[in-house]
Amino acid sequence: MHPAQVGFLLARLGAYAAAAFAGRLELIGTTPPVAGLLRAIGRQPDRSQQEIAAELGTAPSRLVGLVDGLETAGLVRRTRNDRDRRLYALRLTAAGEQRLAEIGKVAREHGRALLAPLGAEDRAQLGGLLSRLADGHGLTPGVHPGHRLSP
Amino acid sequence: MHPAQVGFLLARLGAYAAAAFAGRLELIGTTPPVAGLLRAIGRQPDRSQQEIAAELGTAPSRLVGLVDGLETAGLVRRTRNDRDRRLYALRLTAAGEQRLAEIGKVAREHGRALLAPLGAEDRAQLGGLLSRLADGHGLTPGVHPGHRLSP
DNA sequence: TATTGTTATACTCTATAACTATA
DNA sequence: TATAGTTATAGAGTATAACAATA
Repeated sequence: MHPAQVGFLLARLGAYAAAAFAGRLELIGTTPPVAGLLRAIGRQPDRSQQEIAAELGTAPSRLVGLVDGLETAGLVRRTRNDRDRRLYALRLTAAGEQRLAEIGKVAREHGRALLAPLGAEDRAQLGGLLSRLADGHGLTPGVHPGHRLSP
Repeated sequence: MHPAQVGFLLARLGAYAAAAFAGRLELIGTTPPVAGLLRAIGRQPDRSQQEIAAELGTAPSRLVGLVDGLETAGLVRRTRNDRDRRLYALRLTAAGEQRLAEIGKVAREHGRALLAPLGAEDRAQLGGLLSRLADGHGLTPGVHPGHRLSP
C-alpha cells in the first residue's frame, strides 16, 4: 500500500470517527463544540473566556454564544472576578459535571464501537502507531487545534 | 490506552492529514473539492453531472460552479449528449489530465511526509489496520462520502 | 491606552427549492 | 409529466471588526 493511500484512509476514517461521535452526542442533546468546551472548563476551572478561547484555538467572540447556552441550561456558571471586574471565571455546575460524565460515557462507547473490528492486540498496536504519528507531527494529546472546538 | 483515546487520536490525525493535504493543494492553486472532482471525472469520463454528484454524495447544483471553474480554466470539457440534449458528458482536457497528475504527485508527497515518523514495517502495519477498520465500517476505498467532495 | 466580554457584520460552504430546456 | 442542468435563496458555522465597561 502506498503512503498516499494510507493518508487517504486516515483522513477518511478520521472524518468517519468525528461524524459518528457527533451523531452519538446529538442523541444526548449536545454537539462536538459544546462537548469540547465543557471538557476544557472541567479540566481547568475558573479561567477567563479569553484563556479558554486561546486553548481551543477559536475566536473569543465565539465562546459568548456557547457559554450563554450552557449558562441558560444550568451547566456552567459565570462569576465575576472581584480583582479585575472585566473577567469572568467559568466553572461547571453539578449538572455540568454530570453532563461531562455522560459525554465521557458516550466517548467510551464510541471508541469501543469504532475499534470493534479489531482484536485487543491490534487495538493496542493501532493506538501505539497513531500516538507515534501524532507525536511526530507535534499534535499535543488532550487539547486539539485543527478541529476548532470539537473533542 | 482506552479505545476512546484511540478514537480521539484517529479524528485528530484525520483532521490534521486533511488540513495538511489541503495546504499542499493550495500551493498548486487548487482545493480538496476540486481535486476530488477532477479525480472522479478522470476515473470515469463522459458521465453526466448528476451521475458524478451522486458518486460524490453532493447536490447536483454544487457541481455547476465547480465545473464552470474547471471549464474556464481549460481543465474540463462539457460536451452535449446528442441523443439526450439535456445531458452533458464531462471529460478532462489534456491540461486537466496534467493537473490531475500534479495532484497525484502532491498526494504522494503528502503521504510520505505524513508517514515519515514511522518505519517501513510500521507503515505497512498501520495501512493494514486502517484498511481493516475502514472495511469493518463499510467505508468503500477509493470513493468517499463523509468529506463530501474532498479526495 | 489596553483588555474583557459583547455585539454587529460579513464571509465561506453547502443544501433546498424554484426555473429552463429538453425529453 | 419527468429529468438535467441552472439559478436563487437560505441556512449553518465561523471569523473580523466595532463597541462598552473596566483596568
